[in-house]
Amino acid sequence: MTEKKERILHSALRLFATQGFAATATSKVAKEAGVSEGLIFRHFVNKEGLLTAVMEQCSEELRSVLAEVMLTEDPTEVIRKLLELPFSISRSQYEMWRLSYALKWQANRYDQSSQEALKEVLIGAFSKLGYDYPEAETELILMYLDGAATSLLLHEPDGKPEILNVVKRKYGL
Amino acid sequence: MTEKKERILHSALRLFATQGFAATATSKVAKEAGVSEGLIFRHFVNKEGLLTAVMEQCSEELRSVLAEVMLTEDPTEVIRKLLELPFSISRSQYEMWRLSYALKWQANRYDQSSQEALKEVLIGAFSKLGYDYPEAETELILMYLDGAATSLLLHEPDGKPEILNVVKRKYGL
Amino acid sequence: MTEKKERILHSALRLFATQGFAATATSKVAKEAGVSEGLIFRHFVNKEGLLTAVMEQCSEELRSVLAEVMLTEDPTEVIRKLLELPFSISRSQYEMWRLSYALKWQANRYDQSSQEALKEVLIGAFSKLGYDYPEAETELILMYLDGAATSLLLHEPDGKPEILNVVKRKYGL
Amino acid sequence: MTEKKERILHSALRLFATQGFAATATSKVAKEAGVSEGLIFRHFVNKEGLLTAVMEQCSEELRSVLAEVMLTEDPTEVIRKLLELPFSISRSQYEMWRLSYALKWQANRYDQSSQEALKEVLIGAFSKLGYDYPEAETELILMYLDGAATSLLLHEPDGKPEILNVVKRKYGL
DNA sequence: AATGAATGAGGCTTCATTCAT
DNA sequence: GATGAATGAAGCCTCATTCAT
Repeated sequence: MTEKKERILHSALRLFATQGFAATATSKVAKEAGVSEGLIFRHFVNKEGLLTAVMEQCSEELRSVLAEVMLTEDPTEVIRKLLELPFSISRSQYEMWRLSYALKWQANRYDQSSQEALKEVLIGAFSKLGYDYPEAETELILMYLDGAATSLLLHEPDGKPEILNVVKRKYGL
Repeated sequence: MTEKKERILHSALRLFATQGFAATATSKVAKEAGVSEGLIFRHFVNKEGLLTAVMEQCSEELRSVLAEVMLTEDPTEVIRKLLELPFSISRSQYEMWRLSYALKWQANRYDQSSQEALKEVLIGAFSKLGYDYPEAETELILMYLDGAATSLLLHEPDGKPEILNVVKRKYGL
Repeated sequence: MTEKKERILHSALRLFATQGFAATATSKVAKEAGVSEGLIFRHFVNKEGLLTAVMEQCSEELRSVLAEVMLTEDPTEVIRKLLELPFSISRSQYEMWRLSYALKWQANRYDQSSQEALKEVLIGAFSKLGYDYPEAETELILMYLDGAATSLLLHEPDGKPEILNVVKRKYGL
Repeated sequence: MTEKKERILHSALRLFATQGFAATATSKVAKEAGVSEGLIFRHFVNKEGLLTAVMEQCSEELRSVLAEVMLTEDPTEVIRKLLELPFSISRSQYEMWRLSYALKWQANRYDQSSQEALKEVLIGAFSKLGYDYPEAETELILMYLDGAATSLLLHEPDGKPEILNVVKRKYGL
């Protein structure tokens, strides 16, 4: 991957995440990347192809973030790490999270693939911990994850740590 | 409000909610509403004005939905009604909810006004119920609300009722 | 059909006929027609649609020209009129003939539909006149037609009348 | 001439002949020839230069084909060979004929040079054979040539041999 | 109020051409 | 000689908006 190709990818991620895909002109991506507009199409075929490439990068990063949670043995730790996840989004990860969530709301771009594996792990964890409805608990904690991410990504990137304590206590942590 | 103006508003809501604002051409709105392209501009000045009108309608509807929660006396009931809220989104409300959430992710269109009043009520409710951190509990339940809405609006409009039971139990309901 | 639509059609015919379809920019058509470029697409969907519309006009005009020949009773007259046809292309018909021929040479745009009916008539005429191979004679005279059109359209729009006499004599006219 | 240069020339001939000059991208030529995009410009300066080189090749081949006719002593044989010419276009010559004819219809690319010499020969032949209007007969037979080429190149590469017999008889062959 | 033809700016994309390697 | 990344002008097309009717 050439340096310019990476610059395009990076600018596209930033702009798609903040302005939205449809509202971002390819000329803006090119300008921000310091590159000719034509180069985008040589590397990514079309605007859709650029989005796909950006999404693949996001998915990969997301997978690696979730892997950390999923490879944890102790079920209590799994829950704890997941609850903390949205509060520990780093500056460098901010845009990929934001794009991932923003795209869910754009016409038919919901990508659930990365969640499926996580679900299995969570159901296992809740089962081991003796919860009565492991599936429902899993769905609920994933909802919390979506809500926390939404809230933190949209207003206070620094988060309010007391919330984390409150939710942890609901899981006996 | 003439009938055609209302048809425009209705089509715009539907299309903006499902395709996104930027990705929806005004000509599509006109076609779906069965009116001429020019009429949109006579009634709403420009596309942005149409969006504003649609959002106002949404806000009003949202306010009336939240009012039902906020006017409840019993603090336990307030919590319960709020938890149930995302699970009781009716077909006719679906699009207004979806648009409201989709727009949050679009550049600078977040409208917090309706949440502020709700926050006050929730802090009051958690206080009365003797919770240790009413503010943090309020933030948390609002996160849950965002997460549940996200999840329910994006994939299972019918929801999974067991989740509701599980979360209710966390609040002793 | 509005006046501007007709102006577009007319300019497109002229430019496609002289510069070629692929080599003619839609902006050039618009400029020559004294019209905004966008109007082309409102009326004809895309550049291909514009070509189709132009071709349909040509086909119609061509059909009416050939009809004159085909409705002739006397077989000798049929032959004579056909032989004279390319020598009597008027200034106003020039572009439609030129486009019709030019397009034959462009990727897969040969339209034989108008020739089929003519073939039938010619085979009938040569048969009545007692020619030994009416089909082959028909093919030959159509070849002559293509050749004469090619020659006259490409260099001397005024033609050389002696050629006509020479060919007529080969058919005993 | 290097092998790659020849491959470019060959691909260009094929694509220009079938798709048209304006409609053929240099990148397509490079791809079909299996060379890099830049190489075309090293060898031929620009796209126009590539066309010129292709046309020169065509002209040379055409000249050698016509030379065979023109070097014939017997005037009857000259006529016969010319009449047979379009019916004897070989598969390997097909593209050069097609390009030559297609280009006639493109703005200002008609190359008459090779016809001039042929005209002289034909006038001579018709004169020797005692025809009344050798010049007009020459123009006519050249028209036939254009028509036959048009017809044979555009639809039936195998031709219909009876046509040849019919036309030969018109010249007493 | 309502239509729909018309505009023009700007969007996505292609493509001839250049240039560092 | 050869490559292929890169450019930028131009091409096709879309779309918000205007305006005569």
